[in-house]
Amino acid sequence: MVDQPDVFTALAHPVRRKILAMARDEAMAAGEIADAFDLARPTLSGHFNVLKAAGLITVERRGTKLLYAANLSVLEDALSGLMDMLRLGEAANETLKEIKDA
Amino acid sequence: MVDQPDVFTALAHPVRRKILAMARDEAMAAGEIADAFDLARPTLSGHFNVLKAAGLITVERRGTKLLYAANLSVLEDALSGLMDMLRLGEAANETLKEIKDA
DNA sequence: GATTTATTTTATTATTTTGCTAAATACCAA
DNA sequence: TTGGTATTTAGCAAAATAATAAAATAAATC
Repeated sequence: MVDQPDVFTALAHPVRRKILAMARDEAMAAGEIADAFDLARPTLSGHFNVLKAAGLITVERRGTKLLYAANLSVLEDALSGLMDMLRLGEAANETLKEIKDA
Repeated sequence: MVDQPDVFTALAHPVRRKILAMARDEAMAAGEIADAFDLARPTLSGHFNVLKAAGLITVERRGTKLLYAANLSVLEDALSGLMDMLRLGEAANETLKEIKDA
């Protein structure tokens, strides 16, 4: 339940949402992620920084590679918070909370 | 199931999320919403435009007033789409879809 | 028609975001 | 320690965003 600065801002860019989806199941190397986009490496690195600042990804070095992994619990918290705020899909939100706490 | 351009961008600003919450249950006048913020009227008007472009609010005139109402189904679609993309809270997402289609 | 109320649009300014290239850093292997 | 691979940081330009004050629009009322 960290301070999560700007999770929704981080989610606002389609490239960042796709990064999250790619790094969902297992950590992926920065370069491997970057290959999926038609953007320069430094541009992707900037997106990693935004996601990292929001707490949405974690990073770990393995050798020369940096492996990024999505932190879905932070996202779940944010979505849950939004749904609370809007009293949206009460049942769905409860289910989401249970999943998160499991 | 409209074209929804930039729902997540629209959600990125805290003022806009609060507007959505305020206009959730019944339509509210622009001025009434604006009074809840320490911002100039044209600033709020700009936020209304962003929300409207994303399909997240609708507007209707009554006399000299413009009444804004949240369109939660568009939001539900967007959240559901994100949850699909991230395979996040399968059960919660199904519940959300049911609520939306009801 | 003139006035009042409610709100928007226009024009301007400051700031942030997104992208790039070039240079720097980190690690591994010969 | 030199070289190669992986990735970042630095610096910059263009575009988008967020805010404001001033002017314009729309509807109701006098």
